[in-house]
Amino acid sequence: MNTVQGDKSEAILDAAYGIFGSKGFYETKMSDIADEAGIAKGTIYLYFKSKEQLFVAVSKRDCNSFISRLEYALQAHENTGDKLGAIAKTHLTYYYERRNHTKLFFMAPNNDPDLMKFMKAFMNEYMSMVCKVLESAGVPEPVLLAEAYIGILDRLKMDIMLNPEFNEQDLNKRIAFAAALFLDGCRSFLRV
Amino acid sequence: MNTVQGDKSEAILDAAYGIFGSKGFYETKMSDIADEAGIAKGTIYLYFKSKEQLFVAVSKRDCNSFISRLEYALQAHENTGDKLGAIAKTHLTYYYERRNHTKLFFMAPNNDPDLMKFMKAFMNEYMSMVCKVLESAGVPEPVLLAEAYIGILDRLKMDIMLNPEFNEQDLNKRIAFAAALFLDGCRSFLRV
Amino acid sequence: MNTVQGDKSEAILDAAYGIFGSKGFYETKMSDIADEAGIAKGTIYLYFKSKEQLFVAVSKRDCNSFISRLEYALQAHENTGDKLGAIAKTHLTYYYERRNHTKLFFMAPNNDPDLMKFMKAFMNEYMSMVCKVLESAGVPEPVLLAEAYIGILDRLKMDIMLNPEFNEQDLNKRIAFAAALFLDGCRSFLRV
Amino acid sequence: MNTVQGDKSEAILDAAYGIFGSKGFYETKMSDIADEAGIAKGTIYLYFKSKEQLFVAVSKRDCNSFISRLEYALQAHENTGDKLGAIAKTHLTYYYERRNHTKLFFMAPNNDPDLMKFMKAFMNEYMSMVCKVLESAGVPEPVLLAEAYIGILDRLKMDIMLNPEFNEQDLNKRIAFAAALFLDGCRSFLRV
DNA sequence: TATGAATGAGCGTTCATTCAT
DNA sequence: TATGAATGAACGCTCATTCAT
Repeated sequence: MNTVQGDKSEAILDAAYGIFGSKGFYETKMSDIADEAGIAKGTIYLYFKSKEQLFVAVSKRDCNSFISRLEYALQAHENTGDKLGAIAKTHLTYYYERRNHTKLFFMAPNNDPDLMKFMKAFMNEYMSMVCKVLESAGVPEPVLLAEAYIGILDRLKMDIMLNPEFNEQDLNKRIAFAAALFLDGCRSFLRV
Repeated sequence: MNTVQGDKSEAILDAAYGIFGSKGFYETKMSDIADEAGIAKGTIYLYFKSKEQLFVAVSKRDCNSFISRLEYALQAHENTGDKLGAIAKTHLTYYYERRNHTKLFFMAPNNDPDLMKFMKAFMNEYMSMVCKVLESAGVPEPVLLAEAYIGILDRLKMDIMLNPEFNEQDLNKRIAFAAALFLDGCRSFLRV
Repeated sequence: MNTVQGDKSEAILDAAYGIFGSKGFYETKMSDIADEAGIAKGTIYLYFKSKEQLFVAVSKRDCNSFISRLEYALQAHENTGDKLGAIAKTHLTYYYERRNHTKLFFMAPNNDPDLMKFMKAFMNEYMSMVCKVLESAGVPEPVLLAEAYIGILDRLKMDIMLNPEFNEQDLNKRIAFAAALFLDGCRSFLRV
Repeated sequence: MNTVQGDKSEAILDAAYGIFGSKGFYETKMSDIADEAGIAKGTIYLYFKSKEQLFVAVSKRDCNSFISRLEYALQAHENTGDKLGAIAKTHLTYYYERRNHTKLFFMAPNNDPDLMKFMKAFMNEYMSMVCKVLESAGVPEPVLLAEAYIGILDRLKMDIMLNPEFNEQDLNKRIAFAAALFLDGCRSFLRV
């Protein structure tokens, strides 16, 4: 009576998330995941069709949680600057929380069309959320600007992932920095 | 009339570049590379110790050529704005030329310390070149700004790599855009 | 009605014993062993970590069974002469039974420290059993004498292994001969 | 004018002797031998048809030198006891000199019929030399006795090969011991 | 003779997936 | 549902041998 449906599926996803994230897709063995989840190897296949599908499921769950968070964060703000700050905060905090799971984002399997499709859809959704913020500010070229902003954030996240001493103070500094740079450009730094 | 030394090594690197680039490290078989290079499997091992080492060699050759190009491009300009434009042009053109070799940059082997070390060194070098440009403009926080600029470029390159219809006009538009945004921020787009 | 645990492990050992014994370590392929055992190649690795470890396991099982036999045979006799006869009988009979598995004893892998260690331990145990018999007879230099006796037996076994027509009568003759020679030396043959 | 014919062949045999002897047939690479001999890999094949044939040649040269030595040693003695002592001395000294080349005697290739034939012929020759000594003493069963004597010597040689601290004094002790035991049996040790 | 770059058959091992229980 | 023993295709790498120079 205790077991909610999906309980085990969730346990598998958790385990897979941890190991894919730290070792990457190709260096992860299904048996590692089963061990971590405390179940038998064969059981994984009752819930996920293949290693690729499991990876896709892990990615989906993670991306969806990111989108939800972002939606929630954007709701809470009114003006464009605050919304951009919220995006930076959500993006960078997200990776800060995942700084020990780097490999999840670098080592995806190559040829899975499902994954490719999903990742594109995710990127589109994220992009369109940023776009909407920029559009409502009446900016021209909102798509390119959205890409650029996400690019800034994505590169700043690298510090987070590669530097083991990165701390919350560094995080907050980058959040403020990203929004400021994006709004006023690097020349504005000179004028200050 | 004799074969130049390195001829075959170069042929292997070319073949490996092509296949690693289109299929990624893990999905590439040494025999594929040998076939592509028109030699026997064993021959590769006369020139490269292992699959990992071959991948490292491919990456090194490629990164070094990028650095050389960038050095050359920066020499040709005097003021900061032009130099930033040159960086954008080099970066985006580089990936534009490699738009069919996406996987080279995403699917590296996980645990090779040689590769990790080299990639860090490469990133440092690129970063310090961009930093120098910004420093000479007297900007505060040149490191974060360099990261941000590279981030913008890196994200803009994604369009290049994922969109098969991307053309040279798109390329030039992004080059101009990246420098302008970076210098004056997105608010400046509104005023225009 | 269930398969006893170890059943398959035993089947693999049997197959390996046969093929290692007739072809030697290096000329034996894991796939040969799998075929002989009627299982898939991969299955062997569920029970033995590597080809080397499998060889070690085969050797251990075989040596241990020799020691057991010898212990049993020595218990059954009281005086020194009878015990020496029992040793000769056990030793030569043992090889007589294995006369089609010569290679097991000649073609071990070179560098396996596990195997080296075990073989030394086996030889020590065998030696000390023979030594004990000689010591209880009050003989000086029991170690050298034990070595010599084992040496006689080991050389006599060569006939067994190399001569396909060797029969049980030949066997018994050598058993009697070995003990007699060892006890009284070759000069005693003249006096008879 | 300096190069005697066979000079290089001899150099290859020397190199092969050293490496086969310390690493065994299967763990020895032709390139190791070429390096050791200071020549190119391909050159070996001008003198020896294959790795197997090279091994056979090494073995032959070595066995023949043993036979020559033994012939010379036997000539120098008259009575049976002295001749047996000479055999023991030649046999054990031979291995004492080769105590760093153990593998030569244990790790021969399996399936080479040439080698098998030659080793049998060698053993026969050694055997018949020992037999002749015993026959001239009027002993019955000279074949079995010869085998036994060689067996004693062969086992005593094991100490030499496996014990790195074995010295010349140990060697001489074993030479005397082997002949005494063989002549008068272990009971004679009690009476002394 | 001598070289050594090139070959390619061959093998040990891994691991995603299946299926009888 | 859950298990985990069994499978077997797949692949990186080695090394004896060849042959153009």
